[in-house]
Amino acid sequence: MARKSIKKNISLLKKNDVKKGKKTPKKILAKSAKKRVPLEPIVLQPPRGMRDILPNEQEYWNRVRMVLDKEYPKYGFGRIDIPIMEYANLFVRSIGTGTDLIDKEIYTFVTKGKDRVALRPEITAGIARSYIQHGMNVLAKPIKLFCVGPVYRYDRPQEGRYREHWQANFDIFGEEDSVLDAQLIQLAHRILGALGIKNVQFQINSIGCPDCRREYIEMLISYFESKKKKLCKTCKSRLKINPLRILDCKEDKCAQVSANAPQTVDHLCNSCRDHFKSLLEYLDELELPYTINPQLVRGLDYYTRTVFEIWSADEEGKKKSLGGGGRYDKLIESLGGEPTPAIGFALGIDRLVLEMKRLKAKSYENPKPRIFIAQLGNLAKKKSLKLFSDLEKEGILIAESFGRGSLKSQLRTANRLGVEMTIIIGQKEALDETVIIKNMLTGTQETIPQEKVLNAVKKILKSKPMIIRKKQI
RNA sequence: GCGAUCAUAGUUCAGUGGUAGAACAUCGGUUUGUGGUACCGAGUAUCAGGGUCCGAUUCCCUGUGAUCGCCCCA
Repeated sequence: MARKSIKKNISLLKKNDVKKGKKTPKKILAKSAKKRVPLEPIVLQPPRGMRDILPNEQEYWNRVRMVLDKEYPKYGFGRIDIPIMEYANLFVRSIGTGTDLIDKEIYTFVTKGKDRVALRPEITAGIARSYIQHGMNVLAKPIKLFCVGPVYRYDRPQEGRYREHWQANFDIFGEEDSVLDAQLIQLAHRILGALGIKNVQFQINSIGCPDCRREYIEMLISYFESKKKKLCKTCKSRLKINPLRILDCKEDKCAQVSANAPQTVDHLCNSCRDHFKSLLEYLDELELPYTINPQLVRGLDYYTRTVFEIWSADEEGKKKSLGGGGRYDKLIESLGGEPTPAIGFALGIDRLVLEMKRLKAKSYENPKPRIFIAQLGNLAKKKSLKLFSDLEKEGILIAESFGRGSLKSQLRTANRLGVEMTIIIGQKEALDETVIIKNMLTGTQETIPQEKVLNAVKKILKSKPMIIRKKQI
């Protein structure tokens, strides 16, 4: 019955929503109590663009989590967790209007208490808020914060693009020196390397500080104004809202115009140029490959100076962004904190997993049990339950299928799990205080007293694991 | 936000204007308490709504969802 009614329910619910408007739970309850109107059907599917990450996929997610947990302390990061919701203003002010993230993709709503809140479309804004709120500026600098969690963007779902996706986010506060930029990029390299994700490209650019950027943008506007006719529709509007983003446009005609546009790197002020130059020197010193991409701007307003993106190319040469970041030296100040230079980057975990699968990279599998307990009869079941917990206390992983009655089906399960030994306790054994130990490889079995079970199990576990998939009697 | 393709069982796919099929998976059985193979059996599906029609899972429209491209990004 399951599937049919699920799908029916989805459309029923949607139909009801559209035709009758949404009902509050109170009203529904009151109404159904009086008239016994059936409750609204439950939609057994998450909202669009959201998904479950099922156990089989967790092998990859575990691997990512393990690598992250291993790497972030090495570089001196402290873990921080922040809410997935903030006041909407925080994002609007930090990311900036005119960006796609704010104009099109943010989930905002008003709570019962009339607060205008938003699901975070990225993590850094919340981290910056937390930094100011908790006065972290008094801590020894630099302050390095690591955060993992879901972010939300109301975007059109596609492969590797979800409305809820996970990011691993690294931020460093309180140092202006580009050596930090280099170190952060090195960290990104290390993480990708540890995950077995090779052939990634680091695209780097510097968009300067607000001072040199202001001059640059003026120059850019006058350049694009002169070529306005050749630009696409969106870019014409970008010219007024966010001219930097024209450089990013993938439309052929815009790209052609952009190719001859003044480049940020050529119009940096002295200190910004030095900053960028020394970053490149550090990267060379670390032997980290990179590509300077003068077209690279980024979708968030708060960036200054260094910006970078991490791309991977698949078989067809299609480029996918695995992560990105940059410096945001003015953000803390603009949010009301004391002037604090900062830099950060984020990796998209969903995309890392996708990439690992594509490259057949190593995943992390949970340990597999090598011993199975089979039981027959009520008394034996009780004894087995006890034996299971006794062995578990010794740190021994045991498989079982206590809910089943027949020995045959239990052994079939044991066989399928590929265990090396099955402990069988039947009515007779339970009374005699013995167990049968069956070697699943040879099929031979012997009866031993219960108190010797632990030793027998340990002996098996000391030997090398054997892969047993089929009956081999 | 725009465009294209698609929607049948848990999964992968057949098929038909009149009774819906396979494979794999799941569960059970093939004589007492023993795995594999083989054999037998069981359960589960036409995304939703409307239209045409005697009759629609099939044809048409709308909605929803998925995939892909644009856009954007992680």
